Amino acid sequence: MREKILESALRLYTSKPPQSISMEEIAKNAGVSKGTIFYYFKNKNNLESELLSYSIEKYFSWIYGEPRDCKTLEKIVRKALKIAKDNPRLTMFWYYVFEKEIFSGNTQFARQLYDEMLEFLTLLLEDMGIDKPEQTAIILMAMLDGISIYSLFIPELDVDEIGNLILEFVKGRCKR
Amino acid sequence: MREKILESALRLYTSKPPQSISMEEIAKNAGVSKGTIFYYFKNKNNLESELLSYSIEKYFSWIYGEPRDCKTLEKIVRKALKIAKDNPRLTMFWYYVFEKEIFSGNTQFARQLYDEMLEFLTLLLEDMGIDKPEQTAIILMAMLDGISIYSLFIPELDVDEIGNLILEFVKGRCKR
Amino acid sequence: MREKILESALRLYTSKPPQSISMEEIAKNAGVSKGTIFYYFKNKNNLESELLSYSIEKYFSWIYGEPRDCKTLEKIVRKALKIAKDNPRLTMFWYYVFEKEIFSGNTQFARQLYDEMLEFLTLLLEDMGIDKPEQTAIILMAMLDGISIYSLFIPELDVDEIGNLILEFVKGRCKR
Amino acid sequence: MREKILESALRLYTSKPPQSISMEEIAKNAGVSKGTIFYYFKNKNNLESELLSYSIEKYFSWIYGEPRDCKTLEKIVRKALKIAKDNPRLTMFWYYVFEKEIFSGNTQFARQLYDEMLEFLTLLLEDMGIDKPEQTAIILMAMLDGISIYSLFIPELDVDEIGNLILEFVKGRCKR
DNA sequence: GATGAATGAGGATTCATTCAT
DNA sequence: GATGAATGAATCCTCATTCAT
Repeated sequence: MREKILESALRLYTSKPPQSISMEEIAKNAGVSKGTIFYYFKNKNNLESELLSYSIEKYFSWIYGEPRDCKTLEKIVRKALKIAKDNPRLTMFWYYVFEKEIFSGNTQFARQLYDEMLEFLTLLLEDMGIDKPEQTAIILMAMLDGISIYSLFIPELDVDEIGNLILEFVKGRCKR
Repeated sequence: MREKILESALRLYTSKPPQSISMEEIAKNAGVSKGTIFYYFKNKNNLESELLSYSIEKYFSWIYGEPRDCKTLEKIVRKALKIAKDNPRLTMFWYYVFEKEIFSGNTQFARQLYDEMLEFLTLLLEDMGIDKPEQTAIILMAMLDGISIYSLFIPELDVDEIGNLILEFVKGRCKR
Repeated sequence: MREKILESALRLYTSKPPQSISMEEIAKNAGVSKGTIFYYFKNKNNLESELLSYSIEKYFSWIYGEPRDCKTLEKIVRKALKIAKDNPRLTMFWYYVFEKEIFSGNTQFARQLYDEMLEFLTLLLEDMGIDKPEQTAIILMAMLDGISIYSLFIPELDVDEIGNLILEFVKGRCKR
Repeated sequence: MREKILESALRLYTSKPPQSISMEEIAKNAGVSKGTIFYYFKNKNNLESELLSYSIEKYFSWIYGEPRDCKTLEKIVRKALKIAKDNPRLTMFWYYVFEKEIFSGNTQFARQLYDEMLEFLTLLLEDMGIDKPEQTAIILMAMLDGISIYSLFIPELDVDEIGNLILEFVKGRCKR
C-alpha cells in the first residue's frame, strides 16, 4: 500500500507544480482516503521526503553497481542530463523538496544524498587518475545540477554538446 | 516608500525561510500597513519578483561595467562564490523565487537574467580567446550556481579552492 | 449536517441583510467550524444558491401537487402575497441571490425556477379556459413578484385587496 | 464636475455588474482622482443613490409633463418595457441600488420614487374612468417592474405582446 | 478645489491534520 | 487497517475612506 501511494504520488508530482498538490489530491489519485495517507506517512513533509528518496533510488541506484571507470563516468553524465531534459517535472520535484528541507534548516537530508554520490564519484575519478579527485567530483556534480536547472527554462539547451564539454573538463584533469 | 519596503523586505527575506514570511510580517517589518504594501505591489508574487530584481541588481549590476578581461572573470567567480558563502539566506531567496516562477510556468523571468549574464560572459570569454565561448559560459554559470546551492548545506565547502579549479577549467579552454 | 447548516443559515438570512452575513457568522450560527461549511459547500456563492433552492422548495413545492383548477390559482396568489407580507427578509434573500446570479451572467438559475412555475401556471390557466394562457401566466407571475417587492417598502399595502384585483384580471381573461 | 462624474459613472454602471465597480474605477473612468469623488459625494452609497436619481430623472422625467390620457398610458407602458429590453444593465443598476437601500432599512428612497409615479398614474387612470384607480396603478407598476426583471433572464420575452395584454388589463377596468 | 498616498478592518478560502467509528 | 467528517489556524487580498499637501 505504501508503495502504491508512493508510485501514484510520484505520477502526480511529475505532472504538475508541487506547490499545487494537496493531500486531498494525493489521496484521490491513489484511490485511498486521506486518513490512509496519514496512516502510512507521518505528515505531508514526510511523504514528500520519502517520495524524493524513492524516486532518486529509482533513477540513480544503478550507478552504485557500475564499475569505476571512464565509461561509467560518461554514462552518468549523459543520463543525468537526459533525465533533466526528458523529465523536467521530476527535476522540479527534486529541487522543490531539497529547497524545502534545506531552507527549513534540515540539511542532513541533502547532505546524505550528496555524500553518497560524492564518495562514489571521487573514487571513480581517483581510479581514472584524475588530479584532485574530490574537488573535481564536486565541480562535476555542481555542473550537472546547474545544467539540470537551466534546462528547466532553456528548452533549446543542447545537452549533448554540453555533456561533451563537461567530459572534456574532467578528462582534461588527468595526471600524466 | 517603494524602496523602503523593498529594503526592509530584503532584510526580512535574508533572515528566515521565505515560505514562512507573510504579507502581514512584511508590512509590520517595514513599519507600514498591509494596505500600503498592496498599494505598491500588486500581490505577494509581484513583491517577491521585484525584490529579486532589486537584490540581483544590488549585488551583480557592477559586473556590466567591468572590462571584458581575465581579471573581471576572476572577480566574478570569486564574488559569486563569496556571496553564496556569506549570504546563504540571500541565495535561498533567489532560488525560492526562481523556483516559484519556473514551476508555475513563467520561465521568461529566469530567462532574462540568464540571457543577460550569458551574453556578457560569452563576450568576455570570446575576448579572452576561449574556445566555444558560449557553451563555456553556460557551464561556468552552471558551476557557480551548483556550487552556490551546495554551499547551503555543506558549510565546510572550500570555495576558494573550488574557485581556483573553476578558473583553471575556463583558462584551460584557451585556444593556442 | 448539510441540512443543519442550511436550516441555521436560513434562519440567519431571514433575520438580517444578506450583504452583512459572513461565512464566519454562518458557521458560528450553525455551531460548526468555518471549515465544515466549506466542506459541504464549495464557496459562499454555492451555499447561497443552495439555500435559495432549499427555501424555495420549502415554501413552494406544495404547488406542484395541487390540482389545476381555480381554487389552486387562488391559493397560489394568496400564499405568494402572504409570504411576501409576513416574511420580508425571506423575500429579500430571494431577490438578493437572484440578482447576484443574474448580474454575474448566470441566468440559468433564475430561468429554471421561472420555467417550472410558468409551465405549471400555463397548464392551470389553460385548463381554466383562459385566453393566451402562457402570456397571462407570465403577467400573473410578474404582478406577484412586483407586488412582493413593493411590500418590502410599503408596509401599508393591502395585499388582500390587491389579490382580489389580480384574480379578477386572470378570471376576466376567460374565454366565453 | 459633479455632472461629469455622474455621467461617466452611469456609463460605467451600465456596462458591467454593479458589485464589481470600485471607487478607484469610477475615478479613473471619470478622469479625476479618488479624492475628488469623495469631495462631491459623501461616500459610495451616496454616489450610487444620486446616480439612481440622476438616471431615473433622465429616463422618466418626461412622464410628468404628459397629458393624463390613454395615449400617455400607452406610451409609458411601451417605453418602460422598451428600456428594460434595450438596457438590461441600467435595469440591473436600478434594482441593485433599490435592493441595497431597502435591505439596509432605508425604504424612504424607494418610497418616494414609488409615490411620485403612483400619484401620477392614479390621476391618469382616474381621468380615464378606471375603477379603483390607485389599486390598478399599483398593479400596473408591479407588472411593469416584474416584466422588467424577467426580461433580464428571458431574452426571448415578447414585450410588445405583453404590453398589449397589460394595456388590455387596464382598459378592461374602465367603468361603463 | 483636487490629489493620491496610506490605511486597516474585514472576509473568503485553503488545507494539513485529527480522531471517532 | 481504513475512513472521511470536522477542524481552525493561517493568509492573501479588497476597497471604501481619510487627510496632509
